[in-house]
Amino acid sequence: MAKDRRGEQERGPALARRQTTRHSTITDVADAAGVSIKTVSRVFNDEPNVRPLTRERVLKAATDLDYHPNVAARSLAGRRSFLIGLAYENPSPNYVVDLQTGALERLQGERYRLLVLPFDDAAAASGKMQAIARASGLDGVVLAPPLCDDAATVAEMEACGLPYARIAPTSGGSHAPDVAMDDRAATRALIDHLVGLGHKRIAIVRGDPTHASAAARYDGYCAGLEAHGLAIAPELEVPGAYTFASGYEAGKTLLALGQRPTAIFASNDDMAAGVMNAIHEAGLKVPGDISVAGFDDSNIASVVWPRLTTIHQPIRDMAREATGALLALIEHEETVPHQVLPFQLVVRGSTGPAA
Amino acid sequence: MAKDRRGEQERGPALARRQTTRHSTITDVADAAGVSIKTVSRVFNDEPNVRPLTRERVLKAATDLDYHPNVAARSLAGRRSFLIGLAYENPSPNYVVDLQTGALERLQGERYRLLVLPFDDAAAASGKMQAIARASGLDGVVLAPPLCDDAATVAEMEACGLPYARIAPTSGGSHAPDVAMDDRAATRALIDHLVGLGHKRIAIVRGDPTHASAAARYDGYCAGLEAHGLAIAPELEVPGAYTFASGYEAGKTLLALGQRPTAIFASNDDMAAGVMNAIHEAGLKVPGDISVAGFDDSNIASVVWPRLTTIHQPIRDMAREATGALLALIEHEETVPHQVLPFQLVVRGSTGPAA
DNA sequence: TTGTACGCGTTATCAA
DNA sequence: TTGATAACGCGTACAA
Repeated sequence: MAKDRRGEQERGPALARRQTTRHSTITDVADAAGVSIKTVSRVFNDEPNVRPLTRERVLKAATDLDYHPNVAARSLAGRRSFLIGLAYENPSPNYVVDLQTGALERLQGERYRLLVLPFDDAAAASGKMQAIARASGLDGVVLAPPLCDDAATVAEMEACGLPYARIAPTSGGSHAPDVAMDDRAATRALIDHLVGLGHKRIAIVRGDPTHASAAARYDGYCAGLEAHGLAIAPELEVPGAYTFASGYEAGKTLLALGQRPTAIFASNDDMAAGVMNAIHEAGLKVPGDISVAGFDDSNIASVVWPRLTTIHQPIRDMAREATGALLALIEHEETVPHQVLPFQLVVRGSTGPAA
Repeated sequence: MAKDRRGEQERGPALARRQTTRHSTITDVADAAGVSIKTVSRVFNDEPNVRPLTRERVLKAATDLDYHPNVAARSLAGRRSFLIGLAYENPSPNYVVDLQTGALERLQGERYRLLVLPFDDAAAASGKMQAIARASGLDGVVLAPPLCDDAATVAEMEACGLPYARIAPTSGGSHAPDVAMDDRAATRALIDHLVGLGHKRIAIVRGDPTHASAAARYDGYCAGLEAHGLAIAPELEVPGAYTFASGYEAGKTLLALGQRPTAIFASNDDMAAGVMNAIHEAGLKVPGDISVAGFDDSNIASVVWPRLTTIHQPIRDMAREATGALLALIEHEETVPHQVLPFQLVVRGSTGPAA
C-alpha cells in the first residue's frame, strides 16, 4: 500500500511559500528504484548488505530525482545533528581563523558541519556550554584555549556527558582527548636562538595569566636562561595580556629601564608587534638596537616590519586533529590518545646579533 | 489515552549511548501542565490565543522539567532549520572575523544559528551554493564580497529561490537585499586628505580586479585627482591583488620610478602594509619621505608602524544589517530596501605633509 | 539481501 | 481559547 503522498493535490498554502519544486524524498527514490526505503537508507548510510546492482539502481534514481537526504529528518530519527561546535574566546582574528580552517579541513567530506561559538571570556561561557549545545543540538564540541582550561567549563562538560575535545590544554580534570604543543620547549628553542646571537639581557613580556600557555612560555624562558647560566632579572619580566596594546605598554616600560635589554621575547606575536611599535617610537632600531621575538607565527608576524622571528604554532593542525579526535569519540566512542604536535622556530628579520 | 512513552522499559541499546537522563519532550510538559501539546507549542512559538494563566502553567512545567524544544523535530515539522550560512572567500582573517561577529550579533537572542562557509575562490563556490545549502538545510545565506558579485553564484541563488542577502555588492542581476558602503566617496575623502597635506604626486595600488570594490576605489581616486586639478599619471597606477605581497611588490615598483610619488594610496590595508615594508627596506621614512594610506581599517592598520591612515569600513555593521535583512526575508518574506552605511576617514601616523 | 512498521518530537490543520 | 491527529522524512528493530 503505497501511501500516495506527493499526489496532485500538492502545495498546502503554508508549504508553497517559496520553493518552486517539492524536493524528492527517500520514498520517491525507493519507488523509482523499485526498492524499499530501507534499502535507500542503507545505500545513503554506507551500510553493508546491499547488492552492488541494487545500490546502483538506487544511486541512479537518486541522481535522476536530485535527491538529497533531509538533514532534519536524519537528525530526528538518528538522534544526532551532525553539527559540532567550535568554542573559543580568543581575541586574535588570525588565531580564530586558523582554528576554524583546521576544524573545517577535517570536516571536509564528512556529513558534519561546523557551528562557531565565540565567547567574550570564560565567564561568558561558563555554565552555558551545555545549554548552548542543547539549544543547537550539537553532537560535540571542540574547546580552544583558554576556554579549554576553564575549570567550570570542563567540569560542566564532564558532567553533562557531551563529547568534546580540547586544543592545547594545560589543566587537568578532563577525560577528553586533546592535541597540544610543547610551549615550554618551543620557548626554550627561541631563547637558545637569542643566546646564540650573543644576547645576555633578554626580557620577557608575559602572556595573559588566565591563559595557561603564559605560564608554560614563562617556564621555557626561565629554563632557557638557566641552561645558559644567565641570571633571571626581575626587572626584565613585565606583564602582558596577549594584546597589541599590552605589548606596546610593556615595550615602553622596558625601554625606560636604566639598563635596557638587548632582546625582548614577547609571549605572542601581537604583543611583539606592540613592543616593536614602542621601540620605533623611541627612535630605536629593530634588530640593530634591540631584537624582538614573538610566538604563534600568526599573520601579523609576516606583516610588520621587520618581520618577526617567532615560533610557528600549528594551530590549524591542532584544530584539525582535535576535530578528528572528537569525531572518533562521537562515532565510535573511542578516545584517541593525547597528541603532541611539533613546533618550528621561524627566524626572520626582527632578531640579530647583540649590540 | 496517554501514550505512556517514557515508561520504565527505557534505554534501547542504541539510545543509552551517552546521555544519562532522557530529555523531556513537549508531551511531558503538556502532561505536567495539564494541557495539550499544541498549547505548549503555542507558548514556545509566541503564538496568540493562549490565556496568560495557561501560558504560565506551561512555562512553569517547562522550567521544572528542564524542557528545551528539540531542534531537529522543529526543523522537520516546520520545514525550516533556523540555520543560516555566511559565505565568503575573503583571505583576510580580520575581515572574516568582523563579518562573523556582525552576523552573530544580529543572531544573538534569535533562534537562528550561524554556519560559516569559507571558499577558496569564486570558482570553488560557483554552482555549489545550492547543493551546500540543501545539504546543510540552510534557511538562507549571507553573501560577502567578492562572492556576492560572482555572476554564476548570484544567478544560481536567484534561480533556486533560497533567500539571501548581500554585503557591499557592486554587480546587478540580483533581487536580494543588500547593505553597502560608498567606496568611491570614501576614496575621494582620502584623496582630499592627501591633497590637503600638499601632495600632488599621488600613486594608487589598485585592488584585485575581480573584486568590484577595486573599480569603485579607483574611480574615487580618479575623481579626487580631477576635482583638484591634478593629472592622472599612468605610471602612478600599479596593479595589486589585495594581498600583503602584492602591495610589497607594488611598493618596489613605485620606488623604482624616476620621479617618485610623495604619497601612495593602497586600495586596502594589507597592501598598504606591504607598501610600507618596501619603503622601509629602501631606507626611506613614512611619512617623512612618502605618505601611505590604506582602506578598510582592519586590525593590521593599527598594528603596523606607523599606524595607517585609512578608511574605516563598517564591516561588522554591514554584516549585522545584511543578516537582519535576511531574517526579514525569511520570516516575513519582506525585502528591506538597499542600505548604505557611512564610512569614516581615520587619520593616523602614516600620512603627513608633502616633502 | 531486503522489506515492514514504528517512532523520533515537533508544527499544522481543522474541528470543538 | 483549546485539543486531537495527521504530517514531516528518515533510522531502526525485527521479520522475511
